[in-house]
Amino acid sequence: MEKHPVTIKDIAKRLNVSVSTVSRALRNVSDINPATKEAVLQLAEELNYEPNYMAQSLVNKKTRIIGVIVPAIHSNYFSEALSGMTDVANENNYYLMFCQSNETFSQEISSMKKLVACNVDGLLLSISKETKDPAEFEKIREKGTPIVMFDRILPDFCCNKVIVDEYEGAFKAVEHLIKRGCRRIVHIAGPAGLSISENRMQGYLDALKKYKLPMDEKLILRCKAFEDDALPAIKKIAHLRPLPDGLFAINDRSAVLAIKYLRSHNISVPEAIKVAGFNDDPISEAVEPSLTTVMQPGYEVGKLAMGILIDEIKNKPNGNQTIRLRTKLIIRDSSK
Amino acid sequence: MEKHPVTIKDIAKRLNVSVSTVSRALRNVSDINPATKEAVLQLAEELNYEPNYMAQSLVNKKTRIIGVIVPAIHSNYFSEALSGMTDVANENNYYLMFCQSNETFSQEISSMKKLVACNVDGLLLSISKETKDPAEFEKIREKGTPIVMFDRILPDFCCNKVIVDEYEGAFKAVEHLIKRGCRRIVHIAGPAGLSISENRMQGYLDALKKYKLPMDEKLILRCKAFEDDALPAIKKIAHLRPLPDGLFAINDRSAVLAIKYLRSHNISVPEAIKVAGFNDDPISEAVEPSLTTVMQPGYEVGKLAMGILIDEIKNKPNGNQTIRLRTKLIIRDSSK
DNA sequence: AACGTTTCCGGTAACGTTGCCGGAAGCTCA
DNA sequence: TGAGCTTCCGGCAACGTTACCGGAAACGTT
Repeated sequence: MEKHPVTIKDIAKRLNVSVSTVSRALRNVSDINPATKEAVLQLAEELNYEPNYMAQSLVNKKTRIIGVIVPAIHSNYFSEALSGMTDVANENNYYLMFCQSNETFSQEISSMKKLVACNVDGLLLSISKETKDPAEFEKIREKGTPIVMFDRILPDFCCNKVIVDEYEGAFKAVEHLIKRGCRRIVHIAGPAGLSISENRMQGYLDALKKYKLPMDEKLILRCKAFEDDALPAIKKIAHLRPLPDGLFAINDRSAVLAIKYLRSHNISVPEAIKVAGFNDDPISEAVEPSLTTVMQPGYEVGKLAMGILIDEIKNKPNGNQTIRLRTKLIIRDSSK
Repeated sequence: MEKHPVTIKDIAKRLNVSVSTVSRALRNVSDINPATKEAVLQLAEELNYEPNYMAQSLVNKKTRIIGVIVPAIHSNYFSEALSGMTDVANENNYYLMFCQSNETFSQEISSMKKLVACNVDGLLLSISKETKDPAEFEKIREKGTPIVMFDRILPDFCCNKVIVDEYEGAFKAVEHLIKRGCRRIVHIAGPAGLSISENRMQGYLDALKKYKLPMDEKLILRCKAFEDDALPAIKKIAHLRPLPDGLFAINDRSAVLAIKYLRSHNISVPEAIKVAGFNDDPISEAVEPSLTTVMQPGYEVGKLAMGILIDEIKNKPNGNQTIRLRTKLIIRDSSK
């Protein structure tokens, strides 16, 4: 028990060869007699040899670890993305080290520093809602650690980015509401300054413009935070006069809250107000009436972002491209 | 650009002292002149020195990395648990390395081997639905890597475990249905052999027994897989005669599917059949009628499991305790 | 038979850190 | 004033691996 794990030295000693020979045999390089190689491999198998990861990465300066930071894993979208990432990481023999920022800038930075201190080969990042300043990220990049941002990005920061085409998704959703007859469409918007908030808002605005509907500031209701903080905004809806006939929410949770609220105030959905959300969370199918929404391919975003990062690690091109994945409008009963 | 990261040697050279001195200064141990210590710390700060993680863990044989394997991160419950784990890991200066088994035994084992090869200090594990045999886990434990299982456990495997009291949760849910007048209660059960399936089933059975209701094999509908595979089982419900008046599902997704199915077949919920689920997923609140369910504290499970593991890493007691967290019955409209 | 070439292997240094040992200087005290 | 103690520091080995160099042996060529 408790005996030390078997090393390359143990094998060398037992076989009466040098450690370099064992190392060569194990690493499948040339300059090795097939017979001795066979012997080494066999003994390694027998002794259940596992190369020491730390030692390897100490000498070749690669850890094969990818650091991932998301605002909150507890979110359908991010867990989908993480799922895609782990699958790709696994296929490519990379490890995935995970942190969450809990939507705060301070935790984001401290996580990032920890990951960098851990010598991660690359960083996958979706920023918190507080994050505005790319200065800290610059430092990291200067050290040579590639960064790929996904979903919540800093547009001005130079790195590869993978996002979904939120603008187009929002545009399609609002256009759909308009085509179904809505003329006064409320928008429940996200925190200002965040790329996803701005993009979705712009899609909303441009759809109005295309169909020559007036933009009314009073119809744009900002939420300070994400997720459950939409209620104050929602409560304003019932007091708007004239009553709006459509609602486009930044995410499904807000949309569902809105549906529940409206219905409890005897405002019928979809008859009086048609509603569309964003995300295609499981709740969108469960709610009554089922929610028209914009599906974003979270799993695909994760896969793609990880793929691009690994590619960048291998080939060091230091890119600055933005890849936009298409969304899909899922039409359900809330806009009937 | 591209210059190598600053090491302890660089500091030593600039200060004309030895590396050991720098190391001592940095590590805050005795045997060091306050003045030189100050100088070292200051220069380290100035040069932005970060200790090389790999080198450190190579010598002291601790990585401060915890490996986590779950069946699928894309699940509300597991992402909650993971969230708790990361938060505790962060507080204690541990890193979290993440893998998913995608519900297969093979991926579970290969992930585990990778994590162990990576010298993780400990392992947090929730097994796949295929996993029956603890042999591989034994090997790991023999190497001295502590394991804590959570949620989906192997009861016979000797290690600390953190689960929710599924039995009690199921019992309470079924008891609640009975008290609301149900006499023929269907159970949508999970894959056989999995601890959570068995425990919830037992709670169901014992609640029936307590209230002297007959157990009817035809009312127990097994699903082969989790999540979305419940539909074949659900479709049988409408054909049961006499029609059941209650339904307890192994999870909320199945319960929601059932509600949708029943209602589309003009079987009213809760009037004709009252329904209860398990998990308290967000969908349970969204669905119409809102779903009575059993809340399990996923975040708490994650926190606790990580805490226990870290404790075990520090103190090496090699425990074999099972901690059960209480569930909470959330009564909503589906059982009115 | 002498020379060049290939095949295979061992030795050594290095990666960045810590732990241990020994020793020089300065101090205290009889 | 020298013995003993404390304070502080440098040197060396080690962790497990890879990279590089040089060389012995075997082989082939003329």
